Amino acid sequence: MEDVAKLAGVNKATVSRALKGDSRISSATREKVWEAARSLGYQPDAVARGLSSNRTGLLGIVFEDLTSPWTGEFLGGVDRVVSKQHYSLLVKCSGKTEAQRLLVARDLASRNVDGIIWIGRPFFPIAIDGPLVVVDSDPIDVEGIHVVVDVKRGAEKILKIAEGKRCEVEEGEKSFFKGLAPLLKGNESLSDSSLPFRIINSLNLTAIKGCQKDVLLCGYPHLARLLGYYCLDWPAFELGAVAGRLSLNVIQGKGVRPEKIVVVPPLYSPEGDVISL
Amino acid sequence: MEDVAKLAGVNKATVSRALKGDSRISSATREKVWEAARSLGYQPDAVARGLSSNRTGLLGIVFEDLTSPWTGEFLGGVDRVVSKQHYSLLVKCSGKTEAQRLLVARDLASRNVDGIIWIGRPFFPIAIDGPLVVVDSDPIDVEGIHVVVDVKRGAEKILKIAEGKRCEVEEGEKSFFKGLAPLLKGNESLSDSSLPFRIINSLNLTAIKGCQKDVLLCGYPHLARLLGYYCLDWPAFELGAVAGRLSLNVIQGKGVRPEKIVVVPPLYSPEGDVISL
DNA sequence: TTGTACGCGTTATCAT
DNA sequence: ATGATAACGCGTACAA
Repeated sequence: MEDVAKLAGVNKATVSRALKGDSRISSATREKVWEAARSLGYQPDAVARGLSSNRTGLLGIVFEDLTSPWTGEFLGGVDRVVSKQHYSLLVKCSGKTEAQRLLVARDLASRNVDGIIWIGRPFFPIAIDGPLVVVDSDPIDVEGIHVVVDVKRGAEKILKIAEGKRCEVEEGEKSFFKGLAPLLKGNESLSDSSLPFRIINSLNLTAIKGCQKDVLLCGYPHLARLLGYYCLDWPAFELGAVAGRLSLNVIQGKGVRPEKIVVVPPLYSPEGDVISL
Repeated sequence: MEDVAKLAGVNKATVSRALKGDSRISSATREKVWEAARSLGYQPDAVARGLSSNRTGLLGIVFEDLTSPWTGEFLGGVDRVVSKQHYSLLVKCSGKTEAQRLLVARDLASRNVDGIIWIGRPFFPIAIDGPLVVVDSDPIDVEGIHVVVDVKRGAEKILKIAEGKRCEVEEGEKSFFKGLAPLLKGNESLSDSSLPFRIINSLNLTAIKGCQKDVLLCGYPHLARLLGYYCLDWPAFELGAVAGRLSLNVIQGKGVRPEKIVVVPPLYSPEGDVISL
């Protein structure tokens, strides 16, 4: 920056302002600075900028389990919204224990991220400065903006469709639709904490006990279409986009910033159409 | 840090050294400092540390398309390896054009990441300081460590299994196994640039034209097992772990750092077993 | 073994 | 509209 300043015959401060597009800089000076910066191949150091301005341009995104099939879609949704504004994604895995969560929260705090998107139940015994957007199926008692995936209404949709259809339902302690278990990854089980399972688990299975054959798959719409099943989807891309947009709104102090947004999982027909209630 | 130093009755420098585990600090002093830091809830600022030490503890991971189903698995593999060493993942989307790639490369450089893992063909007209690990199906003329997914040998496996089996093969301009297309996401097509497709595309389809019924799915082993198909997998988690390990080895100057590592995609039987040639 | 002082690259503040 | 300078919080060479 010093070099650019010298070459352009101005002060460091002027370089900083010119490159950032400060409106108080004369267009003549701005041109000089841009030209000098270009010819020297200069570009600002994001780390130093972060230290000085206290804004890192980093968005922390926390998953409970990184290896879920929808992780990429969620990230794509966030990235689509925030990359245009030059924010980058710092991806972390929270794990299932509170100790691990604490570690992650600490790291994000120490890295001075401008905002946090936390999928699942977060853990914040420590102070966080930026906005916190929580994505979960249940709103909980944590300060922040909550993106709630309304599994109840998803369940209602399924029940409505299920009438007159035949479904297989396993009757174990934790009942779930047959046809879902084989789709899980080898080291993955239908645990309480996985988000897709919370959808499954919240369904009123009793109401569709009579069904015998048609299976409703959750979270794999293209597979469902291939097999000719109905499908309650986990709208990961949309959730990511919504969470990203909300974070930006808070950071930049504009746009809407509600306390809570409800997203209802879409139900797809075997033909791939969205069914609205 | 100043506060911690005061409370412990030592100098800032001593605090820095004590917390980092410098061996020259007496254990008595170290205890004092740790206690003071704990009681004040102090922890070092990663940004300032990055500026001063020129090491950010950040690993840049670049995907061509974030929304792929295996993005999460890959990230999980990297995270598993590097999170123990307190590295964090900075995830970026390169897009398909060179202009976009350049932007991403610039951003990573400006952020001073300690290393870069680039999935697909990278673009580096600018100088990069840390190690570069390229994950792709073809080794290309780019400086760095290359993790090569050997699709040719994957194809050989399939051909061997395909003998005597019946398969459906579409004969369009871009032939591929039936059963794969319906599994793609709605906005996704079997394009040349997608990695799974490069596997498909490299198969010698002519050799199995005679087949009529059994379909070999690529990249969805659990689905394949459910449906009773053979499956050539895209070992995303393993690739991530390998790439992460290689990056760390270079950064920390220890362990192996070959110029090239070849990974052969595993072939799963309908029962879910790995078939070795 | 510990303290002092400077440097890291940028932005904010105040002055001009 | 621009310049000068003090932070920002930490690492570290050097001195003690």
